[in-house]
Amino acid sequence: MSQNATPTLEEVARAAGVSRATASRAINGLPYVSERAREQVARAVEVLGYRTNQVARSLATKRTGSIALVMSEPGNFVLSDPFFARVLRGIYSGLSGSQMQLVLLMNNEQDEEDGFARYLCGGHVDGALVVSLHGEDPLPGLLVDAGLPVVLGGRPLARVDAPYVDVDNFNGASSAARHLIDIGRRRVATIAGPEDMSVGMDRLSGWRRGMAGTGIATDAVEHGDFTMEGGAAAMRRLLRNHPDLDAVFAASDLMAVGAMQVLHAAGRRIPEEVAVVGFDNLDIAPTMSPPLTTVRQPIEEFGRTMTWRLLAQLEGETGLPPSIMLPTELVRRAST
Amino acid sequence: MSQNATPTLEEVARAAGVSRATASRAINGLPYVSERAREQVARAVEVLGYRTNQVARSLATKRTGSIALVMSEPGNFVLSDPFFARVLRGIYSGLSGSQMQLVLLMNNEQDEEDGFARYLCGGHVDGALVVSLHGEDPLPGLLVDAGLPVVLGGRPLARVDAPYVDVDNFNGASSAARHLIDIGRRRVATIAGPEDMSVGMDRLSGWRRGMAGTGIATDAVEHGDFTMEGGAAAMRRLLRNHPDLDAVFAASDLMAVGAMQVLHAAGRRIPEEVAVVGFDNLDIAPTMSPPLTTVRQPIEEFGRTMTWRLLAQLEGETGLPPSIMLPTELVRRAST
DNA sequence: CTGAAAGCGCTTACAG
DNA sequence: CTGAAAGCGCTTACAG
Repeated sequence: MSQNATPTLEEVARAAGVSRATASRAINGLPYVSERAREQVARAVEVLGYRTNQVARSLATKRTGSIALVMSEPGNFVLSDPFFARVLRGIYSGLSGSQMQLVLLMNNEQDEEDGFARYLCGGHVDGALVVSLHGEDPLPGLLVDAGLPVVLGGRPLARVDAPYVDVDNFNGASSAARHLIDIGRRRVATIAGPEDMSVGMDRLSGWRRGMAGTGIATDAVEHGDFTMEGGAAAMRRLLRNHPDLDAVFAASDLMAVGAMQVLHAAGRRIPEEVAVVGFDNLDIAPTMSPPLTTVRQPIEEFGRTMTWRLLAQLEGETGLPPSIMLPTELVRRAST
Repeated sequence: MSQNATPTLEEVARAAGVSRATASRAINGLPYVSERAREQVARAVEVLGYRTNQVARSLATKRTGSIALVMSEPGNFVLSDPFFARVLRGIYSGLSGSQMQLVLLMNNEQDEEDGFARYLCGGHVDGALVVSLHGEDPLPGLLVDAGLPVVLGGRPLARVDAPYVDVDNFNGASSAARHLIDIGRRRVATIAGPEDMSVGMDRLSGWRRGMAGTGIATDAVEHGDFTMEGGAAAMRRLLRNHPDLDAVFAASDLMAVGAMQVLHAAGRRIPEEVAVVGFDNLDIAPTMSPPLTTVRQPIEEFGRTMTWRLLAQLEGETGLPPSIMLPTELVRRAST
């Protein structure tokens, strides 16, 4: 079985009694192949168990038929985040019917940063989706310089000339803050995201914008890493430093979960004593006790849009927008 | 910048004043290159921003420098399973220092099953790790027939001539059953895994083996899909059909979590009225209330061993074992 | 130590 | 509709 390792086009052609050229045309379903030749080739392919060598084809066509999803995040972190699972679902949905394979690349813990660049720029893929960028990650710049089509998930902090898709974190956070003001809260804290990610910074700016003009202090700010544990730790710090707070806006639902656990443990009633707003609208949000008011962002749509944008670029579409912003919206529940 | 799309070896050679052959040798750090030539080439590479075209190299060398991890499971399922996160960590750890890139392939929901085979057999990777196989999945057979080195994670149900790494599910489950008997339980149920996966079947057989010879009935069996929800649903069926049960062995910790929630809701005290044993020893096991007695399996080691086995094969090592079994061990906690 | 040349397995104008 | 031929960008014996 694995003796005749891999028959080549040459052998198929010979077996079919045609040239390599027409064998190739027949296999790829191109026009200008006689019915007879087409059958002959099909039979030979079947008999020999031929599979086209994608590497050779790639070298000739300069197309691979696959794109990469790069996660600049340790794999095990990503794997436990429900947000990514939904982004991934959106990406697959955007890919459906496109004949493109998606290959996932995740950061190993102590990986030499360069592995990705070598792989991606080495012609293995036609383009890349890059999500969860931290700080001044040089990767997007490297890819762009190498001429690889790239779409970023989230606005990059570094100055790179790559298109990106983002959700409207600023206005979402702003509406969250305003909502807390509207329901009468006067000591509003926030658990912000990481300072080295635009999504963290934009939600913080948005929160500040929402608070602006109300005369209410905006000094109750602690940062978390978007995880439950991070949210819990930040909440503890907030309670210590601002024991009089009556509301908190967490920049992710997971952090809101952690914060609510700490509030419960501290005996603060939600929402009577402390109102809580999250961000994401994960599936768990409505099931929490109390159900979480949060900012909905279209997560699947986010993945789908990135994919669409990259595919469109690969197809040579022109006049594509350099960036796309997806809307967010406050979903009110019992936690406020 | 992305003007000079990609300089070729040819251009580097010319710029360095050497032949393509020595340029190639210099770049790949091969011997028999004069110091002078080596410097010349290094300079040219630097100036032109050369990156070797991996596709072309692959075609010439028949090696790609990457292996695939194939998950025969809808992506979003895998993404929320802590088990896979740890397997992945083990795989990366086994890969460290090997210069191999890992590419992840996950099943899209309604994907045409053939995409994987085309990709994998098309020369994109040097080998593949395949985990979470269901039933008679034809994939391993296709890969083996195509001559692609493959290592399976878990014994395949279908007859394929591929090496695999597995954990000792049988003895682990057996010791769980025996433990329940030893502590005096006389109506022992089990929440088994899927019937189309060897890991599910082996844990069920092991449980039966553990019960054998005790004269105790082994008819209280319900199947789940290894998830919390699946475990909860199975537990409800067990309570309905065997209300007198005094112990339950769940074939995964996640199913044990679901089962315990249902038991709590039904007012059954754990372990006084119903003893519970899980399988996996996930991080959550010791944090549950009560802490879960479970069968520990070396999850990271599982991933690391698969990787080692594949890498060894790629390096041409001979006499490699066709299958490797990793030991399991009962960890007793307060739930029994 | 170095270079000319063949070869990896395909695709694609070009000329019938 | 078909085939001879060039080309994709590398590597690697082979002969200096």
